[in-house]
Amino acid sequence: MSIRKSNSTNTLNEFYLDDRCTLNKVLRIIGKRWVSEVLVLIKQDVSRFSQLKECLNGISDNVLSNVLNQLVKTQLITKEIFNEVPLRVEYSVSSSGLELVNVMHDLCSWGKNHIPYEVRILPTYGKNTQSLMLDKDSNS
Amino acid sequence: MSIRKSNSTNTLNEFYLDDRCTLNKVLRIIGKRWVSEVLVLIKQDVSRFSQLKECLNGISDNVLSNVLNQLVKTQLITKEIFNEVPLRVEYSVSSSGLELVNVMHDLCSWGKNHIPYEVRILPTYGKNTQSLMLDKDSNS
DNA sequence: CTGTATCCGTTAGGATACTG
DNA sequence: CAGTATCCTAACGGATACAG
Repeated sequence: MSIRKSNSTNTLNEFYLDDRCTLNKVLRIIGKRWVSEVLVLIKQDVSRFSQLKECLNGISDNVLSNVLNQLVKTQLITKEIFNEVPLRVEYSVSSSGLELVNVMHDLCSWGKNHIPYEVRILPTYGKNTQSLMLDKDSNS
Repeated sequence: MSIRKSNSTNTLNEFYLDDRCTLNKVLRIIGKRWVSEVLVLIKQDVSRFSQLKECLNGISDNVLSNVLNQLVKTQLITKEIFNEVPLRVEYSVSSSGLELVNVMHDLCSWGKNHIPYEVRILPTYGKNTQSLMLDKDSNS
């Protein structure tokens, strides 16, 4: 049920962009919420489901599970299952994942240099494009 | 109308992540569809609305407009309005935007090295996480 | 020509309950 | 403990009409 991706414009555009440049694929992987955080946490040896959940305030099981699966599928992390009594699973970052983390570091540096800390990125598609960002009239 | 961003978990999580690391802000800017493409095109001197639209197969006015506004607000590009008869507007990439483009290049390189060309990134949140990706062969 | 406003479908992302 | 399945909602992304 629920055909996840119809062949309507939305999807077509996605394909179009994917073909246009690999960058779009990359961004669709790491551009999703939580993904970068999870990746970095695992790199810092937070390797178990429950630990990750603890670190990530407010993430729900479902979402964490999806993110992990996504990362495994794209081979940014690997999953190791230990058939022990209380069942243990550990994730670790692959070499390709490590490379990616490095680039993300650059990205982060850029952000620190060019986005004021207090700025909120609220994309606000559509009409009421009120910007809570970068126009700090507020001499707060 | 339509409070665009309630203070429900969704938004709270976003704030949480933004506070956690600047990287999340960066990714929310450039992780949106078309954004990277538009940025790169403008860098290549495709500086006008209609030209951009021509280059970007299938983007609609609304969306292009939003993307441009977003980029202007985050100061990745600048907008120059010429009060001529048929009204001319030109966009150009700012210095900070140029820096970002460079990092995005690295990101793209990573992708070219680590994502097979034919792979489709269809995140498929939710249940039926069938992967159209990275498990080719899969003679299910 | 260069957009903005409105409306609308799809999907990402979350809450919850339940399984191995 | 480590997840998956189901359902739900807001927001993204798009079409269209219209305004400056």
